[in-house]
Amino acid sequence: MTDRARRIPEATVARLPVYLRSLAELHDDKIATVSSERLAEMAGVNAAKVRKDLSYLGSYGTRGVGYDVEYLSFQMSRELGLTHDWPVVIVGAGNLGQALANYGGFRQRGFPVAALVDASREKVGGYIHGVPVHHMDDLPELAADLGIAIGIIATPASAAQEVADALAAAGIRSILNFAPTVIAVPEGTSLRKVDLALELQVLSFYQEHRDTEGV
Amino acid sequence: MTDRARRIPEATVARLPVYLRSLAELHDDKIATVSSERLAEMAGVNAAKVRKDLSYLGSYGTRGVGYDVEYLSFQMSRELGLTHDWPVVIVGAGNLGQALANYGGFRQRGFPVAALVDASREKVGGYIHGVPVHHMDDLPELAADLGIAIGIIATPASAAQEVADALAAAGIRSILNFAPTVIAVPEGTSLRKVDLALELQVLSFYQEHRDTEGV
DNA sequence: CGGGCTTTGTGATCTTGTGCACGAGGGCGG
DNA sequence: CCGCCCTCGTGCACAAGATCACAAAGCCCG
Ligand SMILES: NC(=O)c1ccc[n+]([C@@H]2O[C@H](COP(=O)([O-])OP(=O)(O)OC[C@H]3O[C@@H](n4cnc5c(N)ncnc54)[C@H](O)[C@@H]3O)[C@@H](O)[C@H]2O)c1
Ligand SMILES: NC(=O)c1ccc[n+]([C@@H]2O[C@H](COP(=O)([O-])OP(=O)(O)OC[C@H]3O[C@@H](n4cnc5c(N)ncnc54)[C@H](O)[C@@H]3O)[C@@H](O)[C@H]2O)c1
Repeated sequence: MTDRARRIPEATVARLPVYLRSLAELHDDKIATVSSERLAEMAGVNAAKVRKDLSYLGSYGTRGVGYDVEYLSFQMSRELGLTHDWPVVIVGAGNLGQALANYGGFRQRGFPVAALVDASREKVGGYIHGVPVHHMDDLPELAADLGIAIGIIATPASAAQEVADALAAAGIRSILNFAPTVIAVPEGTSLRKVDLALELQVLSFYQEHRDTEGV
Repeated sequence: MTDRARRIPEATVARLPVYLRSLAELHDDKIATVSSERLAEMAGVNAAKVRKDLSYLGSYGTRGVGYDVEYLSFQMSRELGLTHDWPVVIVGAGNLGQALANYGGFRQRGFPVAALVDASREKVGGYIHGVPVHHMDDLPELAADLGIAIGIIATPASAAQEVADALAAAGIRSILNFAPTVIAVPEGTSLRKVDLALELQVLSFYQEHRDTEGV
């Protein structure tokens, strides 16, 4: 119902968290104001891009001065939906799922791990780093009761699509997939993926080409 | 010294591993030939894009028939530099570093973890999942002796830049960064990053906007 | 052996993203 | 209070990427 019809480009959305992190750093250093130039350097991009990106949020800078660190942080957090917590469920209590549950960084950044879920009865029942492990069957109820908005897939690739379907059925519309496979999600569901093997293979490509084609 | 001056676009490079995985699946299913249409479906992209991507590798399809699964796999592996192993060093033997070392998927895909490295004397000396833990100081020697080409940064963000510098100094020109911070690397070094907090914040953005703006 | 069918390979076009350059606007010193 | 200087905000041109559409090419069947 906001009057501004500004749709933020995808590429910009992916950079906002980087700017936000830079702003947090500046805030810790008690720096009140920052120029696009400085912010660009911290975020590893160019200054014009910073200004264009920030302009999508509104006109929050002061010409001749720069951006107020605290105010911009607030506006950015609001835009990113970080003014409240987003409880997360991790599906797959294996090697990776447990490591993620053990990691404190999520809660700290507003993404508390509310539950772990697994298909194996052996894994169900205990706690990992204070997070209860439930059975897959309880997912819909858990999602509703705990207000879970985001699901993380940490199962073998063979189970990933099935898990994605279960998450969707439980009303979860944001999915982060760690399994090295392509999965389909319903229209209106966001999907992001983390694919280590892919990253290494991309590095391999450039390494190989450096080695082969000189330099 | 190859006559074809075809530079493969970055976006294409990042999709090749996905195609390769699809081809491996087809091979396991004893399917000898695949159309761009089918491959596109498996990789979650559109068929024209598949054809254009593959055309950068060469003209390996047969009109009216499709692509030979095995032959295309080979050509793609060759292009990606996957015909031989790339030993990897993980810097930071903490929660994440250990989890990665424990993961068998790397070795299996041609990226054996040759060593773990840490700055803390307490962590140095033992083995994790059969991988020896060395001190940071030994990095240059290790890199040379073990032929390490890829470094993975799994330290706190505050140490990431310093570690990147050390990797560069040790002659490692491919870096995968897990620390949630922007790092600079020398010209001629490839850098990829995995940033979980960023992924979650991007999901948060779209979730928030779905919630706020209807649908 | 020729015609039809299928699927590739690629020019053309549209969309998205990047970077430059500069006018607009605001603070500040004199 | 005026004018200068600094930095934002943005129009524009360019580059990269996605998609479309179709001719070229090879297989297969009759
Ligand atoms: N461990 C790593 O460091 C790492 C790194 C990169 C990628 N990955 C990927 O992450 C995924 C998980 O890896 P992992 O090492 O934790 O594997 P894992 O085998 O240790 O754990 C998988 C867990 O998923 C559970 N599971 C299996 N099928 C399920 C289903 N249908 N529904 C719910 N739970 C199910 C299993 O019971 C098990 O607990 C894999 O796809 C792997 O390729 C892992
Ligand atoms: N654990 C996770 O699931 C997870 C998830 C997302 C991101 N991360 C990121 O990965 C990084 C590592 O996380 P973690 O949980 O393993 O942290 P950790 O504290 O468990 O481990 C960090 C390790 O790095 C070592 N180290 C510190 N400074 C070093 C230096 N200068 N040189 C070499 N080694 C050094 C420490 O001795 C320690 O062993 C962090 O940046 C974290 O934000 C972790």
